[in-house]
Amino acid sequence: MSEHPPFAVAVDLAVFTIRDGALAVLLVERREEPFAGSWALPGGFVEPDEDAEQAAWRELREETGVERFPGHLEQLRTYSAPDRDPRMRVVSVAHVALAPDLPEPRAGTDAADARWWVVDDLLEGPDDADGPALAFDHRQILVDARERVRAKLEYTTLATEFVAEPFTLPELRRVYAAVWGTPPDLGNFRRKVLGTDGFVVPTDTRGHATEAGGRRALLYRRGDATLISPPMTRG
Amino acid sequence: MSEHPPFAVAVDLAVFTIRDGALAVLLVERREEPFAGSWALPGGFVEPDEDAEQAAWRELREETGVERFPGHLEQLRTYSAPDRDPRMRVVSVAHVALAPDLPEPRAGTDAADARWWVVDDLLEGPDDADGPALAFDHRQILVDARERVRAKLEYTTLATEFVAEPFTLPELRRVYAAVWGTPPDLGNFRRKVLGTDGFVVPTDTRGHATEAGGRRALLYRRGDATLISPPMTRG
DNA sequence: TGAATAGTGTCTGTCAGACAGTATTTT
DNA sequence: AAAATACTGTCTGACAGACACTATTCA
Repeated sequence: MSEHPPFAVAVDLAVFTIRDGALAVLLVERREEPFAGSWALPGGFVEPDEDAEQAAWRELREETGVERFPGHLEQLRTYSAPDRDPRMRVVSVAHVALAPDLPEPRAGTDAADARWWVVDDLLEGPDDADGPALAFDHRQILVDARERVRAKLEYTTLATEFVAEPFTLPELRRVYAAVWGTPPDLGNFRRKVLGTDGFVVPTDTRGHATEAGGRRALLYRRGDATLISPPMTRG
Repeated sequence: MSEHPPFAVAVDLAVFTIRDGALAVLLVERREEPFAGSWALPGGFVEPDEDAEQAAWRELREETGVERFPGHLEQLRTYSAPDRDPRMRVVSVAHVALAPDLPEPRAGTDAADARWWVVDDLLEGPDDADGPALAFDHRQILVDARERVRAKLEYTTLATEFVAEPFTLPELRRVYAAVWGTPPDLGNFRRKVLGTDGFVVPTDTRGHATEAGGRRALLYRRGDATLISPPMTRG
């Protein structure tokens, strides 16, 4: 009666960052079949002595080449369609990670290549115009992951994980602009961020000026708060 | 390099309903080791030809004895600590289900007994006063599941899944009272529900009176809306 | 009539949306 | 000075919190 057929358990990662004002995700080019030559989310199998989150952290370090990953990681959901991997039964616990601009990744052992892709190039456009089709069900995972990030920017302070400390409010606003596709109103954004206790804490120094001129923005660090209540509203 | 150690993959279910004005969850008493005699969330192993959600629906039917389950089911999260099951490596994809008052369950084949428990009796109290300790990591799953339901009542119309159609607004309000622990203000609740397009649709009939007297409430059915925006706020 | 339950109306404060205006910096 | 960027102030409408009041039903 109580059977338990064997499965492989994997983790997949949607690692997001902001590059040139756009939301970008890390993809690897697969070296092995199936989907050799296709682009996929980084990931790998869970080892016998670790849980899914530990496996995700390990893969994150391996795939980004960053030993002390500076961002945020959380479980997204589990994908378990019986035919999602043609080789065998693989259940994947997908995760979402956020980080400030990371170095250009190197290809790991399993990957022929690794690079950042602008998410809109992968998901938008008439026929996914500018981006490759993704391996497995990774397009769906990416869609779900982006929606999770969009939603969490509304009611958490997670946006600060996308910027390196110290940061300016215009930088933080550009995070919202990139993730939501449209920038929040300048004045209202400042009112909300500064009015939410513990969202950011001011320093007494100002940032560098750009080459084009303009006032130098005040620098901030992340505060203790994790929730925004009532939420910041999307568009 | 690319190893994939074998795991068992299970689903566990936190099935909630409202009983006597309190949030209740379905538990089964385990017949087999480990944790024989303990109470646990219903669940079972995923079969080779089904995904986790299908397995959850199947277990739901088997454990509640209800063929056409009238409620809502969604994935919660995956629990994968290496030692969460002493027998072997089991990864569990936990789900949350909601339903209007269901019949008293019968014990299934794997369960010595099955019954509804008031959630507060399991999770609150100085030392979980009135309820048994739960098997495996099911206490944590139950905590997470309750928080998911509490949160989703804020920004979705999910509360209507807890009542059988047709229903009255006072009934619906008692759902919020049970889940949140405190009833929303009467007038504000009505204003919000009736002001949210598609939350409920009125019928032209009124409900039965109670034995104690009182005005007979108008009956409603579920509407098409799934989101409440801006959200209903928790006390 | 009184108790119990259902339903309506209204005042007030908070906060988001919109947008106009001021300040600082580089070329 | 002009352009570019950072920052402040204010008007308005939507809406939640709080709570008083009215309506219907049964004993």
